[in-house]
Amino acid sequence: MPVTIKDVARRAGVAISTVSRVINNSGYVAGETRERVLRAVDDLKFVPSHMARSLVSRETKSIGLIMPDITNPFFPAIARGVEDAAKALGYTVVLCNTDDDLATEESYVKTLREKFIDGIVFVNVTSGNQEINSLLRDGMPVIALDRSQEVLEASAVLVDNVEGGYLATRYLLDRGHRLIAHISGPDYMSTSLDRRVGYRKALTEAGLEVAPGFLRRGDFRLEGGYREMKGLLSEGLRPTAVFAANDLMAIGAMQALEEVGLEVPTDVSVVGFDDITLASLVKPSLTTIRQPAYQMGQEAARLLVRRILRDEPRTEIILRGELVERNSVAPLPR
Amino acid sequence: MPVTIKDVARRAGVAISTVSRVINNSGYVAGETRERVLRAVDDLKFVPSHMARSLVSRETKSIGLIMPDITNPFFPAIARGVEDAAKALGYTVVLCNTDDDLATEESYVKTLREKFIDGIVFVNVTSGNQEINSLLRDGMPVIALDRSQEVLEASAVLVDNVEGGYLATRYLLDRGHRLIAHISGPDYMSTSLDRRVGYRKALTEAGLEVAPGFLRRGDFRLEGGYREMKGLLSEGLRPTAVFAANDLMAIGAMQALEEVGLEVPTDVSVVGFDDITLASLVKPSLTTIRQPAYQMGQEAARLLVRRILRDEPRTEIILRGELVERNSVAPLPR
DNA sequence: TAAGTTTGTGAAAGCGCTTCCTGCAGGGAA
DNA sequence: TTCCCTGCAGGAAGCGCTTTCACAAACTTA
Repeated sequence: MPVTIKDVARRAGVAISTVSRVINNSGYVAGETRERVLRAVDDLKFVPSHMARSLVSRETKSIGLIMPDITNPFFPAIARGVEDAAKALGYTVVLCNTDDDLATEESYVKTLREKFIDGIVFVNVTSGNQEINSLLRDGMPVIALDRSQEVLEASAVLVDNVEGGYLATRYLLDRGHRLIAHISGPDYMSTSLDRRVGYRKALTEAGLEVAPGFLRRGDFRLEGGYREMKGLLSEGLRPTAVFAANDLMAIGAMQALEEVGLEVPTDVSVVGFDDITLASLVKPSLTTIRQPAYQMGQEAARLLVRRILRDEPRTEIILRGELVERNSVAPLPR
Repeated sequence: MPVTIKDVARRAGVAISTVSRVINNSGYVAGETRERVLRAVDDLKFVPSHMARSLVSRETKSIGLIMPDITNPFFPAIARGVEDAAKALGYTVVLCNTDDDLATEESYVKTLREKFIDGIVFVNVTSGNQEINSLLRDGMPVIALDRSQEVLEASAVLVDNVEGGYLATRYLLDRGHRLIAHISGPDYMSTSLDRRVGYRKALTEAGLEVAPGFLRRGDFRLEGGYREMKGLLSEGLRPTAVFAANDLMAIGAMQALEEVGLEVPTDVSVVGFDDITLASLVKPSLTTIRQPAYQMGQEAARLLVRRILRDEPRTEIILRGELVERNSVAPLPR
C-alpha cells in the first residue's frame, strides 16, 4: 500500500538509485532527470521510509530523554527545551519517566539502546552511573543534565549549584539574618550536595557555623519541606530564615510555618531554588534562585546532537542560577 | 560492531531462521536446539535490531503524543499517564509540542506518519482535524484526548465537560450565588464550549439568565483570566462568583481580584476547572472540577494500543469530572 | 587523435531481520 | 509396504532504502 522508492522509479522511468540520489541530493543527476523524479515523488506523494533508511544509515534521528518524573514541576521546562532544540535539528524525542527507580532506568536504557535511538539525555540521574558509563563505552552519545561532573564520564550541562546555594544564603546574610536553616535534598544527588556546600560556604565566609539541628535532610518534595520545617520547629529551634534546596520544599516549609502561626516573611524568611512557575504564584511569592531550565534542556539537546554528528570530546556547559527577588524575605530588624 | 542474528546463528551452529524462531517463539524448534541458541544469545549479548524487525513487521512499537505544551501544568499528568500505560504495553512514546500551531502540528504529523510510529494520541487538538481525518483514512490508529466527539472520526477519551461546567455552576448556585460570571476558553476548543454549555444549563435550570457582560472570553492562560476579570470589574460589573473554565484562568482572576482589594472568597467566590497541582497551593486554595488527567492519559494509550493490535471500531471513553471543595467559595449570606 | 576527466545512469549488494517454501526424518494409519 | 501427517531445520526471498561499482557518453587537455 505505501508508495516506495521503487514506485517512484518506475513512474519516472529511472533506476532506484537515481531516485535515491535525487531525494538525498547526492551524486550526479541531470537537471531534466531530477525534474522528472521530483514530479513522480509529488504525484505519488512519496515519503521515504525512515525505517529502511535507518537500517542502512544506522541512525534514527531520535533521541531519548530519561528523567525522574515529568509531573514534577521542574522538569516540563527542561523537556520542552530538549524537544524544541531537538526538533530544530531534525530529531524527535522519546520520553522516559523513571521515578528515580534504578530498575526502570535500566529497562529504559535497554529498550533505547541499540534500537531506536541515536543518543540519550539523562536528567538528574540518581542511580546507576554504571548504566551510563557502560553506554559510553559502547559509544552511545550521552549527555547528563543537572548532575555533578565528577560522577560521570559523560558530557554534561549543569548549573553552578554551589554558587546558587551561596547566592541564596548570602542574600539572607546580607539582610541581617544569622540563624539560617537549610533544608537540603537527598544525599545521593549532587545538586543537593552542591547547594549545601554553597550554603556552608556563605556561612563560613560570614564567620558563622551551622547551628545544630539547622541542617535538615529533605527529599525535594513538598511534603519533605513541610516535614522538616515542622521538625525544626518542634525541636524548639527558631531560625529567622530558611533556605530550601528547591522551591517545592520551600513552599512546604511555608505551609508548615503558616500552620503554626508564623508569618512569612515577617517572622521567618524563606528562599527556594529552581523558580518553578509555582514560585511566583504562592503567597507570599517566593524569592528563589532561578535555574534556566528551558535553556538547560536546549543546550543538552544541542550538545547531544553535536556528539552524535561528529564525535566531540567530553564537554561541560555550566550555566548560572540567578536570584529572583520576591516577597518571601524580609530584612532582619537590627 | 553490533552483534547480529547472523553471529548468533554461526555461534549456535544453526540457520538464521532457526534463531529467529527461537527469539520469537514461533514455529517448531527442538528443545536442545533452543537451548543452544539461547546460550549463544546470552554469550554474545545479542539484542535484536528493532529497525530491521520494524522494516519487516511494519510496526515500531512506539506511539506519538501530540499536545500543545508540556509546560502547561495540565499536560504533564496526561503525558505521564500515556507514558506509563504505553510502557506497560511495550510501547515507547515520542513527545511533540505544537503550541496549538497548525503548521507545527502538521510538520509533526508528517514526521511521525508512515515513519516511526504505530499510532498517535492527539491531546486537545485545536486545529486541522483535516490532518487527523486524513491520517485515519490512511489507516493510522489515532486517539483524540479531551476533544469533542462530533468533530472527529477518531476514537476518543474525554471528560464530560458539559457536566463539569454544570457541576461548578450548580455548586455556586446552591450556595446562594446569583450573579455568576464565566470566563471561558477560546471558542475553537470544544472543551471550552462544553463547559460554557454546562454553565448556561445550570443557570437556565435555576431560572436565571446570563447577565450581559458576565460571559467573558479567555484563553485558558493565567493572563487571560487576569485580564477578563479586570475587564469585568472595570466595566463596573460586580459578580458575587466566577466560574473560570480552567484553573490557570481562575488563579489569574484571583490575582486580579486581590489587586483591586476584593477578597476571595468573602467578596467574590471563584471556581476553576482541571485541578492542577497549583490549585491546592494557591491562597485561598481553589475549589475546582477535577479532571482525571493521569487516568485520561492511561486510557488513551490503552485504547490506542488496542486499535493498533486489532482494528477495533471507533470507541469513546467518557470520564467524569468531580468537584473538589476547597476554600475559594463562600456561601452568599442571605 | 589519443588519453584522460567529468557527468550521468543503472545493476546489484547489503543493512538485519521475518517468513515462506522446501526437504528430511520418524511414526502412525491403511 | 505405501502413504501421509507431524516435528524440525535450512535456504532464500524480500522489507525499502543507501551505496558502491561499472560503464557510457560527453568534454578536456596536450
